[in-house]
Amino acid sequence: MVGVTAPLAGSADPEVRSSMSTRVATDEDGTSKLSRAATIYDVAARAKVSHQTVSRYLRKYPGIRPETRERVELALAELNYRPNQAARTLATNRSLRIGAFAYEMLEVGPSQIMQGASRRARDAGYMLDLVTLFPSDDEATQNAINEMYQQNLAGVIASAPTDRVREALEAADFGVPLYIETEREDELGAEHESLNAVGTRKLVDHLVDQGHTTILNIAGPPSWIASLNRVNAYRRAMLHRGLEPLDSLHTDWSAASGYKLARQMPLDRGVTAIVATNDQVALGVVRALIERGVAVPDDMSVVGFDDIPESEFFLPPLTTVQTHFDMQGKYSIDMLLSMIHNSEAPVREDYVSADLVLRSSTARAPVA
Amino acid sequence: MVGVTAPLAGSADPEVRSSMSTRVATDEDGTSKLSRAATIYDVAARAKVSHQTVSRYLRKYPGIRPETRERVELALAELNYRPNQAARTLATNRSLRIGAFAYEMLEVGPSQIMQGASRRARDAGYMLDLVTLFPSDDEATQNAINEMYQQNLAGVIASAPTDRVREALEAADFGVPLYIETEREDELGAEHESLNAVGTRKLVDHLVDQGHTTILNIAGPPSWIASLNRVNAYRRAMLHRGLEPLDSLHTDWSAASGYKLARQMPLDRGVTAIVATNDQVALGVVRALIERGVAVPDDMSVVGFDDIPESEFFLPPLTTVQTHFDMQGKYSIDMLLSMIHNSEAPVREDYVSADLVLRSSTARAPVA
DNA sequence: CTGTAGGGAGCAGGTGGTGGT
DNA sequence: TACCACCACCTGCTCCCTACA
Repeated sequence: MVGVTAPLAGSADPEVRSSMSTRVATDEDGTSKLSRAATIYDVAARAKVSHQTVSRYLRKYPGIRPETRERVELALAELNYRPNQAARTLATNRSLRIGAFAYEMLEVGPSQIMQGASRRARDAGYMLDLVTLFPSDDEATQNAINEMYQQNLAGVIASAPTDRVREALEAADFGVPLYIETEREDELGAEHESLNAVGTRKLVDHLVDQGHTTILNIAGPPSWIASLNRVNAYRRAMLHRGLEPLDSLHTDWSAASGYKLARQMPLDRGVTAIVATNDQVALGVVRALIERGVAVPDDMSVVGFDDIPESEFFLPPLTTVQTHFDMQGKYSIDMLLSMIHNSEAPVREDYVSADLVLRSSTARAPVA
Repeated sequence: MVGVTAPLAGSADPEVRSSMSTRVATDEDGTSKLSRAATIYDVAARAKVSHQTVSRYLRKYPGIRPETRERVELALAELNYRPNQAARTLATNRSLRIGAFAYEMLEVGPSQIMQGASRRARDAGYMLDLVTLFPSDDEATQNAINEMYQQNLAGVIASAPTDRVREALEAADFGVPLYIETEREDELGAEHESLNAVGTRKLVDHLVDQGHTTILNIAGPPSWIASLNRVNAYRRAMLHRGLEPLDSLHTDWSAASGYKLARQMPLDRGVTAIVATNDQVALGVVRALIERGVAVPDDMSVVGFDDIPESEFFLPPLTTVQTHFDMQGKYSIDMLLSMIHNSEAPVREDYVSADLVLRSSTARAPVA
């Protein structure tokens, strides 16, 4: 949306480009080195105390005499002391950084999840070390796992879009807690429904309540766990209502693929409603239907999934299910933190839900 | 879009949740520690060489006898040695991590930029340390700057959406190269136009060519540099064509704000075309216009900015300008790397452009 | 003996010099 | 003259142990 951009090369004020000029030395190999900052020894010397006392102050030990404390504080401020995290990590074998695997997509979901994760991590005093990948790039995944391993992280979160990625992550052994965000239905207790399942069931129920009986599912990529969950939930929901599920058609999550598919799809099977795997696909499908002279929702009802901010303003406004991407990210971090601190796992229901959002892309089934 | 989610709390297989059980020790304070991995000394002992030789091997020195080299390689593999980056950073005062400031938004642009940056950074052997913030949260910005400072980074990239953020960043002194992605027009040479300006000019020219003379600009937030650039470019482009620019109206970049504004705006000023600050706002505006009985594009032409993947499937498909968010991120990284290595700055034109994408939301001006 | 402070080892690894084969 | 081992010390910080009042 924004297009915040940069000064054109060459026209940039060097002081704006960087602070290299003043504080960054450069090697003969042309690689800049980190600046030489004040250490606790410098601070100690200035405050006329031992480095120990400075360290104690920094780690908030009590037992420092007020006058000593003041001298330390003054020296700290005068030297603009900033602790060196690398040294701290080396000495304590502990760190405040969390690794995160994310997947490159044009859709907003994954990045919203990461925003939520990043925020929650920051609130808990951690930074996120981010690696973005294509799920299909096995080699890059392996390399990234390897690099993460070396980074002295407190833990790692990852979303596993496909079983392949998931297996690679599980086999990885980061040596630290790892939380994989995925939703394998075979791992959920029988009493629990996945979020995808809950949402999909609500959508199908809504359509059936509106009198639809022949409902088509336009799914995401078959290799994606989230997509398969939605497909399975569609089938179960149909059967539960005594209706025959149709074979799902597959897209790549994009509006373009939904459009392309719906342009070609046969229309003579009596389908009166479509459950699209997400809002983008629904958008493409609606566009294709309208081009083919099928009115939405009069001739065909269409529902999406996710409730992206734009869905409310589509024509017609899209009936969908609201997921809370940022809360999913926050949940991942809280889950990981509970592992790191060996405390009780947070309850997922407190974070996420799948609420039906009724808008105008659905209507009662047309009388045949 | 995806909704990749997690097993419900309590029903998760502990082995899936983490690998803590086998490899992570736990303190009495409940904080897990990093695992104790093999060091170069362990490797050296096993290979019956000195730690020196192992170190040389790892840093790819030549001059190691093939048989020695083999012994080292074997020991490395047997012990599953992974270098400790914290120790390496401490010893060399060098690191392979880049800090990145990003801003939390529902729109896709910023996260696309970060994806591009993350990918390019990885290709160059760097990791991204991500911090996401709200631009308006000054305190969080200061805290984040402070934390970044301690992280032994090779450099920092940031987008400065507002002058306020920009000033905070510039004053920060990270001690390492800093590249701020912004586009202050007063810093561009007179011969250079900003990307926002180029795109906006193309849009205005297109509309004027279609016979429109009274063109309204619906802008983003006035504090955002990118938004102001687009406003200024609109004014210049209008004047350049001998037309009177109207006062710009402001949104928050969202479809909802565009909708709300366009629902209330007076329609009696002879406006026949609207330049919206991005595609989302354009979507909201179109929806509001149609609700008010104004046909798009017959009564009113509307253009967006950014060409998000959905725009092609809006009704009507949106005429807009294509920006390349991922390339902007890549450019930021390349720019930063050129600073880190003291090499020549990349040329921005090789990365980004603003190409007009003609679709159906614009038409010739209606005859009055 | 309690409160306060300092000395020194060690975290993993990099780098220099020297000397031996 | 290659190759490599050994010794010593450096990075910044934590932490155990000790010493002094």
